[in-house]
Amino acid sequence: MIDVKKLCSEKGLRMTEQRNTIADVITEMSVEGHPDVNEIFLNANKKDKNISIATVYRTVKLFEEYGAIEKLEFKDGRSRYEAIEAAHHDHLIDIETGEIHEFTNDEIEAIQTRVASELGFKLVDHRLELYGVKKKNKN
Amino acid sequence: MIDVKKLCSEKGLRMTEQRNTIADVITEMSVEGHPDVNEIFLNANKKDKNISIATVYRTVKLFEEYGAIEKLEFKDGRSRYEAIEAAHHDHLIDIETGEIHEFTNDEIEAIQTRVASELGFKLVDHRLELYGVKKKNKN
DNA sequence: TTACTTGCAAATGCTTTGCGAGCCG
DNA sequence: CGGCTCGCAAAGCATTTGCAAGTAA
Repeated sequence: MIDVKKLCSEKGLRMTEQRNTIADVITEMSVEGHPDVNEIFLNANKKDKNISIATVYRTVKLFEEYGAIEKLEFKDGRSRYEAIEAAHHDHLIDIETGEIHEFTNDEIEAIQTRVASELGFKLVDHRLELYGVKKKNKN
Repeated sequence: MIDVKKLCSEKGLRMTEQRNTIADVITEMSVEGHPDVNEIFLNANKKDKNISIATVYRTVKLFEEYGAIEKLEFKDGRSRYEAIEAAHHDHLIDIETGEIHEFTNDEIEAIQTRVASELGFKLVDHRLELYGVKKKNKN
């Protein structure tokens, strides 16, 4: 997983006190989950009482533009973010618990590129989310 | 493509004047595109000046619950809807023009089910969107 | 210094909801 | 009649923005 703070400052983004704090928070939280803006704000604010939620919104947008974090928008409405990881992955959401699982599948990636190409497009981005419920029995 | 009005009344949804109008509008607009709530409202309101946007919101939610239309949420923020079609399909969005193309790919569908299963889940729903730009040159 | 940042509060934009009136069965 | 619907305006929520004061380089 990428160090958000490091990557952004390397790319020349002016790193203020608040941005450093928010970057750290996102890097930490990404280990375990996929925090939404409010959760990032709560944790950042715990470390620095002067961080406002407006700054969090402005900062995550910047980090995303700098390619340090990725924005996720599942069916729950809120925007979530995660630090960019080495390998791309997609998500499976447990619709009963909200739990988010990550997975990678090269086959799907390849087919997507092919499908886009067949339609006359160059694939720039994609979004794949699976929604499921835990299987009760074996098989 | 499904006749929204017909399907809903068959399933026992009380079809009022407004719901009939909104159903017709969605059925018509689905032929060509993927209208958002405001576009549906504009067209419905043209046919019946008394239809309010609140009713459109309440009605599309109902139609969706009744399985007559599907809600799409692309990166532009707004919710879009389309009448359910016989075969499931996914979408490719031209990020330069906003144009929306439909495609089907059974391979991807199958892999999704398999991936979910391998993670211990029964696939209930999914979302796949490709974002691309038109290819300039051949190949 | 000097342009970039920030906190605050106000403003957005989309969507939902309370309420009293109206409609359908 | 009695519950479901509707239009309207107000309320909600997540997100964005104007502005004056503060800050990094």
